Amino acid sequence: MSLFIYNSLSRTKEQFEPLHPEMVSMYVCGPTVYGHAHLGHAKSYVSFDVVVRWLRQSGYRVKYVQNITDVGHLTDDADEGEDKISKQASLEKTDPMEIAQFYTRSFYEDMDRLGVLRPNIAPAATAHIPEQIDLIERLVKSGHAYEVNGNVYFSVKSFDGYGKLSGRTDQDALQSGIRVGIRSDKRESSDFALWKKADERHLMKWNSPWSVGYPGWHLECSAMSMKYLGESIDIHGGGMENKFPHHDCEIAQSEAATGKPYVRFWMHNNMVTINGIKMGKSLNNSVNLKDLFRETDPLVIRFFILQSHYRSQLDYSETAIKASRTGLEKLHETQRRLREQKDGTGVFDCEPFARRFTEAMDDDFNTPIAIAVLFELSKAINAALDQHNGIADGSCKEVQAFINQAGKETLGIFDQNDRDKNREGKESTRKFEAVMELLLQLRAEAREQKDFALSDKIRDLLLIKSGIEIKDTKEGASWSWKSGA
RNA sequence: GGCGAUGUGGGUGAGUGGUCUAAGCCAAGGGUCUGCAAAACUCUUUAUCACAAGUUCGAAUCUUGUCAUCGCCUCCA
Repeated sequence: MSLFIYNSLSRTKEQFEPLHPEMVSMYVCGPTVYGHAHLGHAKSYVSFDVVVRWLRQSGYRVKYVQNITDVGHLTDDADEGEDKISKQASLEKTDPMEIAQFYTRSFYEDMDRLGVLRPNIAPAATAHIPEQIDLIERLVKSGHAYEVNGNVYFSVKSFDGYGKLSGRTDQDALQSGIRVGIRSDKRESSDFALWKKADERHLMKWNSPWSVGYPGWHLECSAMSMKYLGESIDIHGGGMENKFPHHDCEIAQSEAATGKPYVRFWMHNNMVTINGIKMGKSLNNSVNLKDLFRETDPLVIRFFILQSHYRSQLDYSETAIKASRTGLEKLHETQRRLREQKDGTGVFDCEPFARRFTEAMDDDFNTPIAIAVLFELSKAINAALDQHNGIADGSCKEVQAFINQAGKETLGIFDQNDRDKNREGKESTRKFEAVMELLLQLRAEAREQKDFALSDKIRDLLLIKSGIEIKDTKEGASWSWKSGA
């Protein structure tokens, strides 16, 4: 059994082997923290979360680094434009650090709710200015970068193979399409900034050998990736839109500095669209996660994301979310039945399902197939439970173990109940369950006396007023939250 | 204009040479179960895979062309 990953660099699926046995180094481009996270962030980080989880379950130790960009990305690259974080700071009448901290916390809140595991290391760009300066110095010394008026640029011509990731290798053709900034000090218009001199109004700036300024926008990932993971890493992930120029620039500056391959496997996840059009902050059509969570269980969002492949576009609509919610409930229902089932004698073999699940995950993290396997498993379990002889305890434990591993540990779509209980506190949950049990008992008595008016009243009012659904099964009545609430 | 990708049933979404008379989910309809529901199970309905040509014994799957859509080429997950 071996894992295959689609490598954006070679544009093929390649068998994955880490550089160092048992130990995977992985870096994923983190968010620029100047606003709340949206559905696009969710897709990206949920996807890579599953990658990390699966690698770990495959027996690897994964060192997962995901940066926080709290400086440097400008609204424009023609030596103009504003730092977006500074811009937001002036909008909110505060300083950049507060903006960065505020939205960093907001980001993690949202990711936690989506069940995204925290990275092992989450370095902030502003905390690694010396490392970035060091990297620039290496590039200047080796002749790959040059300084003009306090600005330092990377010379694209000095690096063979620039643009190999995106396929944009013909720089002359490229340049004809680029607006050449009149005030730019660049030798070639496709050269990119490593260090920029700050003007007086600029809020975030640091001393450097060249000027008081700030680092260019591709530099932090290279510097921090090298610091924490080494000069060659196994996996680098990010959004499709970052292939060019961001990742091509990263490759150029890193490999020019070290002479070693920077990244072995490049992974790019696709975009979220709304009505077929990309969701983006700058397009003002992004779906804010905090807003979304008000109406939709974060786990439904996670499930919705994983129902399509990470390299496919995901089109958002309320109908699609609703369909996902119904589907996920179905899986949760089976899980519940399994938990509550009385001992039977039937044997259930979940090995074929487990094998197919693993095959799907090993094939470039094919979560839609993996989920389809869970649905088929669910159907088979339900059918078995409907039989008179049920499922024997031993078999049941095995199935539960698999479901726990696949649904909870790998995909992270099965732990909602536990999380809710933790959040509410054990004491109140226990009391609530006792009350529900009493209600069910009263209703059972009413039914025994054929007082259906009363029993239906209990059932209907619970559903309408509290979103609690009662179901009469062979094993007696049970209740569950009707989600959507 | 350049680079990259996609086009599969009512919706969604897998499938990259034969097991595809195309998975799974949602939606629709019939049945079993039930006091009635719900849930579950079961059956059924809607696809020859954008279009055209080609390669092959054989293609949704490879090649070429056409059309359409999307992303990148300014920050963006």
